[in-house]
Amino acid sequence: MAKRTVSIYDIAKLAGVSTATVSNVLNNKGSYSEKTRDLVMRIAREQGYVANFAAKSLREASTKSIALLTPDVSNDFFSTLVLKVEGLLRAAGYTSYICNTANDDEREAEYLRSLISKQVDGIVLIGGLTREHIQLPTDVPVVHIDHTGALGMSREVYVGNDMPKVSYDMTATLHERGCERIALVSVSASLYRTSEHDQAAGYYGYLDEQGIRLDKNLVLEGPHRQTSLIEAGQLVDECLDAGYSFDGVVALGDRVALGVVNALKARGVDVGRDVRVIGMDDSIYSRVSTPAISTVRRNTGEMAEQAVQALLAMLRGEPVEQERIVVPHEVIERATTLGI
Amino acid sequence: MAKRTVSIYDIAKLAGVSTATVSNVLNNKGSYSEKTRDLVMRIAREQGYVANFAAKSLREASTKSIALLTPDVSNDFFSTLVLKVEGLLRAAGYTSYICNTANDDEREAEYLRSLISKQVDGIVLIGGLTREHIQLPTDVPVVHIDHTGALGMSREVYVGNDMPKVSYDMTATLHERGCERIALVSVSASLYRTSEHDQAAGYYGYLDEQGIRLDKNLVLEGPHRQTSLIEAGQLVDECLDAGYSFDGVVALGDRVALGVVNALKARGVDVGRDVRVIGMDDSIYSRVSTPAISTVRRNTGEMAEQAVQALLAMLRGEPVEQERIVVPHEVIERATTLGI
DNA sequence: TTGAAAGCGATACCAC
DNA sequence: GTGGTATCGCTTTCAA
Repeated sequence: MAKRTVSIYDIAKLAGVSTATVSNVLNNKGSYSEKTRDLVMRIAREQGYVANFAAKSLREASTKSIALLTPDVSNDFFSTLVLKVEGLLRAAGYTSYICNTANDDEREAEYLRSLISKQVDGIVLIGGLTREHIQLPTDVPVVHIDHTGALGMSREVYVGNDMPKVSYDMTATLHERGCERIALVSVSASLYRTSEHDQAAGYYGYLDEQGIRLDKNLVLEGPHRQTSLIEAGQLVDECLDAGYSFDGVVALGDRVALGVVNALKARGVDVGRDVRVIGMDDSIYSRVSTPAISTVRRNTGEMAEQAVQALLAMLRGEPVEQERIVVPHEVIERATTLGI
Repeated sequence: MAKRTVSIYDIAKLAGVSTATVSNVLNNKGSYSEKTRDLVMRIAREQGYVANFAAKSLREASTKSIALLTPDVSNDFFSTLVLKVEGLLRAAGYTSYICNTANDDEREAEYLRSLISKQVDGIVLIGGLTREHIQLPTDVPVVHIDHTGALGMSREVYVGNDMPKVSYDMTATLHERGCERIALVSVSASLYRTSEHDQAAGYYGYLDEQGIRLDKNLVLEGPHRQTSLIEAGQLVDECLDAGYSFDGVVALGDRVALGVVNALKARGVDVGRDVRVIGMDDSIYSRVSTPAISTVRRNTGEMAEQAVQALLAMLRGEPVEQERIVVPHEVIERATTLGI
């Protein structure tokens, strides 16, 4: 229909009332007669009135939008989380800016700068960057999911699993099934970052606690130059080709686990009996594999809920009551550790 | 810090100039002495000034943000497209609202309503809904990617492959390799929609043209109730269990193709020789499979570029010069049709 | 080169 | 119950 967009002023004129009244009617505020309400509503509908959020935002100093940063949307775990968080925020009347940082500090900083300027009301940071590079000039509330590094904001909440405990449980699961030489396979662009460090901690911790000697040749780390699935397979091949051996694999991620399983199968290894494998995230990858891969369910649903709840509370101006929220995880055993 | 955000007015006061001058300096507009510029810039930096986009948007009637709707971000093809479009838009100074409609009309309409209110400057519609439900009250420019249904906007551009030709080429590839009984496998929540209709058209067209009798028992369509990979496998199993047979499969999507290949392998079929399979999208699924799956490269890169280019042109107010932009596709033969 | 002031669209306080 | 009006932060004439 072209021409200029219809404003509250146009409606006021058409209805023969003031903009104040129109605003009241449209927002269910103040008081007005039923007659006025019906009239205003009718005209608004007729004219196809749509509130101008830019104006509203300017006036109310709130855009009702949230920045949602994730390191890698192609990762099942993150994308599920993003979608759930976005859905909950939308239900609460917030629109999300979903940003894929691709594990790139600069990109992340750029996003944040631009979104701060776009006056986002809050920020949700997902995944594992240290984020030392981030300079948030304002006091926007921030929620971290699956990441423990601090940021120094005035209002900041962390939601995630107890990651050292996760890898501890993974390692324990294998050990209890009889594995003695347990490898750790990790594919990540950011091995030096806190979250990856956390993730591996339980592996080392468990071995140490059980008095199992750590063999560094069994710690396989890839730089994530290509698909983690493929890279994981290469790491396994390299390790075995070099003459090392293992009977258990802690894979930090289901895609990594699938790569490991495929590589082992290709070598004729009976996965689940000769070598037991456990992944993490309970994603589609662990379920489509044959044999089905044991994994750790990390409860993205609860993470998302806790995160959004905490964010909304901060947005409402409530004080942060719990800075760190730990979501329970759960080991799911399937064929690759049960050996069936 | 905390307190109120620093505005252009604060800077003007601090610098002893007017807001007009500050605005000019900050935007490289108008004229001002070098002295003034340095002063203003220094103070702006010192005060950590960040432009308020809500105000700017209100004034300029442009938010520099774009709505980007996709039916399914977990689909490799769409997510790649989304990421590429988002990147190009960002490079052009636009922020994207990425929305996952989950193939749900209502959800899509809701997104659109909310984003129109948020004053997006343009809309990019990805994937295959008919979108008859959409009522866009304004004259925002719209670009469709991978979809041909009309919407009736004043400024509207379509970017995509010649889909009937794609399935035609897929079918032809199989036929030329000797397949006589060619099945079509499609898993989609929206079979009745135009894009899916388009997608299958070439299959029917080719058979017809070659005088090959169409066997409706070989047209396998799933409702996408679960992972397409799994569903495709079930469709194949059902078909074969029912006693039908085929020696070629046109799979509308690589995930579908992978499901087909896995199901066939599980039945001991020599995929690539007994049955040839071709997928579509050239995604990771076709490459990680053993045997590697033949597919169609649809050129998401070029699609994204053409789409963004067209959108930016409309945003600049230029007239639409080409309403339909067809991006070339390319059949990539791998083991599942070559039989190696 | 610089500044005063109008106005973008919506909200809310305070009269009436 | 209703309306006048200042205000949010920024851009942009038009004068000076």
